[in-house]
Amino acid sequence: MTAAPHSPRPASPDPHPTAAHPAHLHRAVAEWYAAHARDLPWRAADATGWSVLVSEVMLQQTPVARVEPVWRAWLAAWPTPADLAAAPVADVLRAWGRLGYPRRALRLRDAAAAIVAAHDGEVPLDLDTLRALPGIGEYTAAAVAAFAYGRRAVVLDTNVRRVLTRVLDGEALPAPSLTSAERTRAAAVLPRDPAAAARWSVGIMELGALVCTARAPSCTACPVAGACAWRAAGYPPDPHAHRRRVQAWHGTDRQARGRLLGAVREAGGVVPDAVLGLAWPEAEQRERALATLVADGLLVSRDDGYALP
DNA sequence: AACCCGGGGGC
DNA sequence: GCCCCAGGGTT
Repeated sequence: MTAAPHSPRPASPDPHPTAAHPAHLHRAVAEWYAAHARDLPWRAADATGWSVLVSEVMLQQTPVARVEPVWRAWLAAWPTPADLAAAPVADVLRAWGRLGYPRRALRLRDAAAAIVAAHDGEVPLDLDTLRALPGIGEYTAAAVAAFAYGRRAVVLDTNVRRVLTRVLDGEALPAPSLTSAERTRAAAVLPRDPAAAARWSVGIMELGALVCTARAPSCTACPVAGACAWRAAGYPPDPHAHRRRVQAWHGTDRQARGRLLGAVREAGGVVPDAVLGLAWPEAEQRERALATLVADGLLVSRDDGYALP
């Protein structure tokens, strides 16, 4: 359940109602973004398709603050896809560090190899070609096409979904999974001009990240508060709350995998079984986790222990 | 559609 | 303690 923002101001009759016309929203978000956007390195003028692609993969389910230092080190070590494609997996996993979901690091390296093998070492511009790369789904393909290359693409991440749901649907949060109706609507409100579309997408994402946040939105700082259906309706609670399931963590295979991989990552060379037994004492779950880590290509089994590939 | 996959920080 | 975070792949 999302808490209503402080000092809600339910629908008082507005003498100058600001309809949620796309053109108004586009202008308001663009002006807000120009004044308030964070100065993130992958938005710099010298950003490349590769630097943007790396940022987008790292940002999948990982907050900006944790990505930024790893992104800097990563681009310094592997400034082109060819550099990453040639890197040892062990180096790649260590550089990924504690960003989480380490299979992303393997897929990024595989994507780099595909870019070298099939695209002459250049990150593709085309949405479908991007989408075919390992670890690049609908969101990431659109983000790279739009943010790196200025192409018109429907960028629909958790921030965009939340802002559009609030402003246009009047609901607190979007449905647990992305619907086709949402995608159609997001396409309908996307500016026609490619550059304007990219500005809109990055602007509404930033608005969701900084102002229209999931927990405690700052509606007094929002450039489209006057056009927001959720605000106008008095901030009704999340209609999907009963369907949201929190993923368990303590004692799960995911925690076991993370701890075991972490133990090997932070060590050098082969980590003996006895040491891994200390990292995760429950034997059956430990062995299962190690087996899946090997199957995923994140670990290799050695005589009496495990190592990074 | 449902499930699996990390880790940290804000509240 | 709970929830959220620029999602993607597999079944």
